[in-house]
Amino acid sequence: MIAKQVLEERLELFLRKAREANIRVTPQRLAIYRVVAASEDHPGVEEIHKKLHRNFPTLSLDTVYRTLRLLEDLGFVNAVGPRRETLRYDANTKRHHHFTCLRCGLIRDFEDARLSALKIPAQTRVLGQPQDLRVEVLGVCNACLKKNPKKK
Amino acid sequence: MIAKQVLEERLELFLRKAREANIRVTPQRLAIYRVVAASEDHPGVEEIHKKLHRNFPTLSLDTVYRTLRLLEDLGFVNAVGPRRETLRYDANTKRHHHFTCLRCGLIRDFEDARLSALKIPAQTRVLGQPQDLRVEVLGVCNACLKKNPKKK
DNA sequence: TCCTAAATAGTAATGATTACCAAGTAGGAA
DNA sequence: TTCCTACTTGGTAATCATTACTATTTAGGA
Repeated sequence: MIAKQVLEERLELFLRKAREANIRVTPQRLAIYRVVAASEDHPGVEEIHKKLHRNFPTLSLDTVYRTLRLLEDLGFVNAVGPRRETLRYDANTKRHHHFTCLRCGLIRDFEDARLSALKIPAQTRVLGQPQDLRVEVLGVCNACLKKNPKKK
Repeated sequence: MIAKQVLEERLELFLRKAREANIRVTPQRLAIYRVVAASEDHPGVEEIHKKLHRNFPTLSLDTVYRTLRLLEDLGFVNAVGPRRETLRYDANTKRHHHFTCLRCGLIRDFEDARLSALKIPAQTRVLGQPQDLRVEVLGVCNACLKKNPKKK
């Protein structure tokens, strides 16, 4: 679980920035952001929808999709994860890195000072205007290793 | 374009490895691999299918999908690209990195000795068994900058 | 040349994502 | 507090990428 204080900081920032951007703060938007912001394993759309069903029985999938796209445009979340997987979202917008399980798609954050200090290589300017650099480690998570340790 | 010699090396390796793996070398498979291996911009399924239509008028989309999955399983290609995009494939299995355009999805390779020398951080072992480390630079490509230089 | 398991073509099915529109609501104005 | 309006939502239909299915074809060895 995310530390309570971090979660509250994120929610506070969200409220402030949303007002600045003239975005209405609806209960749905707040709830959806809260789920992403409170999660450590980068939930997908379906999972978010299910998790909110108790409190919002009528919440539509479309709203979840729309809201996540909105949050992404505003910079509150990032879509992450490997190809061949459904969309997953990450509310940690600080510089960090992802460990992704090749079998089950689990994504966990990790920190590494050396990776975070990496500069965008100058030769990418030949290709265009670089904006961000991401590092991703692929592997097999502990749960999957336990289920079936054999390689491949 | 990829250097002719590199392309031939890749095709040769493919033929050899396919025999070793007891995989039939059909004209379709060879042609599909050739398109990916000869391309610099990491084509998608639709693009590959279209490109082969002249020589294989009856080639089915399903065959393209199936073949690419097979090639991926055998380690000849990797699925690459950002979330929110359709599948794209890369036949360069040497250590290298990607520049991805946030607007049009274009993906180009680039080399960087410092990035290629990166070791997988030890702390990821807590999360599972890491196998690979990928670096991706996100930005806007030259063509998109030309079309519309304004940011965002 | 023949045989058989493996591969393909064509199309249907699936599953994720997006579009649409009538109904509801946040948030400012009176 | 009440009202008003533009913005949001819910529910569902439509779309699009990907995968499954099956009859037919073919690669590659005997």
